[in-house]
Amino acid sequence: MLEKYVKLLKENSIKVTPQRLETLKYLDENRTHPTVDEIYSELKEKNPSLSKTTIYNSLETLKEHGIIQSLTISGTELRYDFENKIHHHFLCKKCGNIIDIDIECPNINKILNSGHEVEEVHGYFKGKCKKCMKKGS
Amino acid sequence: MLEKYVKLLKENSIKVTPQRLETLKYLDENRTHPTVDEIYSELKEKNPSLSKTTIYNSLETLKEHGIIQSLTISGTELRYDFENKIHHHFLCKKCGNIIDIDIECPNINKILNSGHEVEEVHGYFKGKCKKCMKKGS
DNA sequence: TATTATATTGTAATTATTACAAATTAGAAA
DNA sequence: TTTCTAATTTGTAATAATTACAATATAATA
Ligand SMILES: [Mn+2]
Ligand SMILES: [Mn+2]
Ligand SMILES: [Zn+2]
Ligand SMILES: [Zn+2]
Repeated sequence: MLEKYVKLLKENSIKVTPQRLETLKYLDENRTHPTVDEIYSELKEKNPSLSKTTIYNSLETLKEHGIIQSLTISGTELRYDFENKIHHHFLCKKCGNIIDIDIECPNINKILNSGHEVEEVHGYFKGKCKKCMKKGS
Repeated sequence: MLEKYVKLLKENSIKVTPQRLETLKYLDENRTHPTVDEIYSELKEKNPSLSKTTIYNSLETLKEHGIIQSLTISGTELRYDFENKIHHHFLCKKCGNIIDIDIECPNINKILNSGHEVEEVHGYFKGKCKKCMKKGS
């Protein structure tokens, strides 16, 4: 069950620890772009001795190796995404959901040509999502 | 000198206060996408009784009316921009500078077509800027 | 199995933001 | 111009996210 994540870590020469495996598993199974606190609260239920610092550390390590990515879309806290390919996001100011928008940025070349070295690309849209639009209000 | 900002506020039916004028002036003259603290520290020099809460309030009001915009590019703190038109940004992880990238997002229609209502568009690139690339290291 | 560099834990410190009540003030009305 | 009042500013306290750090535990190697 966790083999998939063990493999991911070993491929990146990262030590395999239960905390890292559980963090990866949670992100893989919860594609809602959760906050550190959401991840921590959930995992703490199964492992009461879990420390929030470990979640911070694990996420940082996974991000450094490009296994996951972080989003700054909400401003007040970082959110994490198991999907590491470039894609865009839509944040609904009504319901708070963050929706994947499956598009590439056609402008990257423009940036590269201007002499900068691009490591991360983030496309964020904010507004009212389809569902909330239907509900009215 | 401040007439420009008085006009801006009156056009938006916002009460004209010295604090709001100074905040606007600072943002207009400092296109570095400053943090709340940077704005506060600078303005406090001229007006020692200035409260940081006022800066938070002023910025929020100006943003609500679309006079300025805020950036979540750095993750840990909000940054503000006098330029309210949609444009992209590049954050250099080396020197910390946030550079304007003057491009529109060609994807907005795609989002609109999918039924969402878009209020804000943010395009962030992160990496190493031209200048830092030249310097090496 | 023994060793050791690395990871985890728990706590404290730092930083950004928000909440809130008292004092002040901008702008409308008299 | 003066008076009035709702809105704004101030100062402080509370909350929330993140980072720092030292002691303990453990994964991976020999
Ligand atoms: Mn995503
Ligand atoms: Mn800008
Ligand atoms: Zn919604
Ligand atoms: Zn740079």
